[in-house]
Order: sequence, then structure tokens, then C-alpha cells
Amino acid sequence: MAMEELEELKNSWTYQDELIKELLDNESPFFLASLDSNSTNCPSSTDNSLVTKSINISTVSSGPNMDDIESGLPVTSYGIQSHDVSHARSFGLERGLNLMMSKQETHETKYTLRIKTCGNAMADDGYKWRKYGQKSIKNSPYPRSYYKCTNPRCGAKKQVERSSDEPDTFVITYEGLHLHFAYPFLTLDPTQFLEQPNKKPKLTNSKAQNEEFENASEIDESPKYVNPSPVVVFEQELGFGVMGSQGLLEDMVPLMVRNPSMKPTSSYSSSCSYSSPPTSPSFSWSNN
DNA sequence: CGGCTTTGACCCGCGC
DNA sequence: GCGCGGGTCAAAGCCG
Repeated sequence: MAMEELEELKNSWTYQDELIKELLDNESPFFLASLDSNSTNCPSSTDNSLVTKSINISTVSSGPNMDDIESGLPVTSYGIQSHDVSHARSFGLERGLNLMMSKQETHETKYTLRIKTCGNAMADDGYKWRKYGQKSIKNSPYPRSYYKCTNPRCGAKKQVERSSDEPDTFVITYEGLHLHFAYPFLTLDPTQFLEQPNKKPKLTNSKAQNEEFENASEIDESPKYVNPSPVVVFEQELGFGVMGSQGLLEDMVPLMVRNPSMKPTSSYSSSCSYSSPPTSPSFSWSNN
């Protein structure tokens, strides 16, 4: 391993340790709200949060069929039914693991989805994105829009453009991941992971992995459901790729279509163009 | 008035 | 070296 890589490894794990410490710190301003188990909006068990999350997911899963996601590499997506949370979680974790392994090999951090719109339904993932640019694409009548996650600690970006072949299809490219989408899938019981027969060795560093962790540090949009400890355990058991991949999957699934009855929140939306709204009302937990 | 969008300019990488 | 295209920046405008 080159000296630069060693240095990178050293630096990345220093940062990781800091974040883990932060996660474990009940006084951390970043996680304080999440630890408020007395809050009526904050279930004390992750299972509850899972239910909440899944219910919300199911509300959007009635939109485009999973077949509409023609490519979401290396993992496409999956439907989650509110009545089968544990399966969804395990399945999601399995998928996440697969993604993690894949990403380890390829170091890819970009994922592309093709999403067919359903009538006037908005293609909206319900999270905060700030549009920072738009470009006309050669040989395409539709411009491409560039969005960044509004959270300063999250480096997630996405590009949205209409398919020139199918005007009713959006091509959305994600770059970077959100950890906060992953938290609801994390168990509160650390032993669940400790008892995993196929325990994965702790991953060594890679640039992509480090990037994922940086993205995984994003927490502000779903703080009420964060439980730090399993996060750490999970990281230690499976590495950060799973975190990121879960975030990705969560990003993908609700992204397709919101409830069509939901009013557009911007003029951009009302013009039948793809838009991310300034606020994120899609899920039951708010993002402050 | 603050936050968000718009949009032209700028930067950079790549192919010729 | 030059042109082109993709990605980003940032000032101005818009809107609630």
C-alpha cells in the first residue's frame, strides 16, 4: 500500500472515530434529539421507527412499479410493505451488504435511476435538495438539473433530467449517500449483528468507503429516530458501505412519486418539471 | 427579509 | 493548442 493510502487510511479512521464518539455522546448536539425517548414523536424502539418508515414508504410504493426503475446500479430498489418490516430490514441489509461489497470492488459512488412518471405525480424524494445548476444537454430538448443536499454535512448530490427518448421518464443520477435514511433499518439490539454467523471482517479503508462515511455522517434530516449504538455496532460489523447503501436504497424508494394529491410546493413543480421542494413533508418524521 | 431558484459565466477535463 | 461539453459558482431575481 502506498504511503498516501496509508495516510488516507489513518486520516479517515481518525475522522471515523470522532464521528463514532459523537454518535455515542448523548450530549452531542447532533444526536441529542434522537435520544429523547420520552418524546411522543420519538419511539423508543427502532422497530417503531421502522414501522413508521415503512408505512411512509408504502405510501409511495403505490406509485411507479419497481419495474420502472430500469437501472439502479449496483442495486436497484425494493418494495417494502408495512406488514413485513423485519423482512424488509433483513432484505435491505442483505442488499446493502451486496451493494457494499460491490462498491468496494468498483469504488463507484454514482447510481442512476430511470423513473417513469405517473400522470401528474411528482418525482420527489421528499428530502431537502438545493438546486445549484442547470445545463442544456446536447441533442436533448430537456435540460439537466443539479441538486445538492442542503445539509452541510452531507455531500449527496443528484442530477435530474428527462429522457430524450421517453419524455415521461426521468433519469436521476445520485452521487453520494445519506446516512439518515438508513437509521430506521438499524436494529436496537447489537447482538443481532454480533451473532451473525457470516460475520464480515472489519473493512479496511478505501477512498470510496471514506466518502461513504462522510456521507453517512449526515444525520440532521431524521434525528428523532437515530439510535447511535447500533450504528456503531453496525459499522464495526459490516463497514460503512451498508450504511450508505441503505441510505441509497431509502433514497431511491421514496423518490419515485409522492402522493399525487400532495400539492406542489414550488412553481417549478407546477410546471410539470421535476423538482425537489424546498421542504420535505413526505415522511412522518420531519427534517427540522 | 431570508431562503430558494434561475441563469450566465467560469473552470476543467477530454478528444481531436 | 483549441474547442466542446459537463459541472460548479455566484449574483440577481423571485416568492412566501
